[in-house]
Amino acid sequence: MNNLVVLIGPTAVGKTETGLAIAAYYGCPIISADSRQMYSGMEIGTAMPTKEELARQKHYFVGHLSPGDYYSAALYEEEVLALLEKEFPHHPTMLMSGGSMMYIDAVCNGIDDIPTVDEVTRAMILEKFEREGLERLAEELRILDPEYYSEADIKNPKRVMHALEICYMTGKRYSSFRKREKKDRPFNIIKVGLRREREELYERINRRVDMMIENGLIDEVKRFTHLKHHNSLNTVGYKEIFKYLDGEWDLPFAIEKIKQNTRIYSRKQVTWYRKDEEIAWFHPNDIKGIIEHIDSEIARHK
RNA sequence: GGUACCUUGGAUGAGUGGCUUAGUCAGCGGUCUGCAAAACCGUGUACGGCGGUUCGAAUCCGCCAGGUACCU
Repeated sequence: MNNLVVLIGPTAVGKTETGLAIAAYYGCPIISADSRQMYSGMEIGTAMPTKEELARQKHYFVGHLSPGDYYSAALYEEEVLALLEKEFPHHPTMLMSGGSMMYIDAVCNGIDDIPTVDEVTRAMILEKFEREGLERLAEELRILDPEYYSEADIKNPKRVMHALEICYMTGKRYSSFRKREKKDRPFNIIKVGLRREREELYERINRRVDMMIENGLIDEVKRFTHLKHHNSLNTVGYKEIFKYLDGEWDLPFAIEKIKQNTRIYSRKQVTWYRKDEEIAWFHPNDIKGIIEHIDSEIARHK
């Protein structure tokens, strides 16, 4: 049976380097699972692998989108599955590496087949939200889809709006699409988690942010000024520099905020992974241990 | 030396006698099925020190300490 090794870990833990070592060992391409490294032009701020690193193994899903492009976890699932089908005959063990939890979840467990919201509906609901406020939308959701309403995060505008978008667009209840079933995959999934002591991770984050500034993050961000309202630019490292460029924050403060928000992000990632018992955890430098673990998992599933 | 003002939880900042003692940010914990590096939720009885007034003080009075401004 074919294998998908999934390399997980908080930002700045060292996934890129460790992933390259693993991919080199298995001679396989790397499927990036990073929702921001997919956008071209955001090399510095997203700590995208360097040209040299990208040249060492074939990479997929890196820099292939424009910041204005629509993308989602569901699209990612679809594209990764198609890619795996194409690659497995040549590479029975493939590596997926990244920190975007929901994208990884979509590939490993599947995501329900919910229609993609068209732009007209999206704009309409957004306008409705801005005009009527969250409570009114939630109330409407209660009527249109009481089942989802009873379990939904009613205070989260994104969730409420999306449910309403689906109701409006399809004329059906959002909950009728939400099966939440785990999909079976025709390949083994071997989850490898990378972790470091929190203090060590925070030091790496701080250092990496300083490097980004040195390497020209501000100029990189400047190039996206005209796109700053796109979600792809609602990203740690970019939103803070935008505030600096707008004169709202001074530079040292903006830099401190990037570090802080990166730390927060890393913690959220850890929280997400904490409950996943399928993950085997290693220190990023323990390549030998990781390979041994993967090999034994491959053998076990033969 | 004199006068005035200030001193609240890690930060900021409301609150001038009693409705569980604000809010924001950070920290910590968590949620997660279409923009997810997003969005959202939970969590802190702190009032510079000492004494006094009062049934009751962060809130009023006195002294002390620290700070700020102005005056000599």
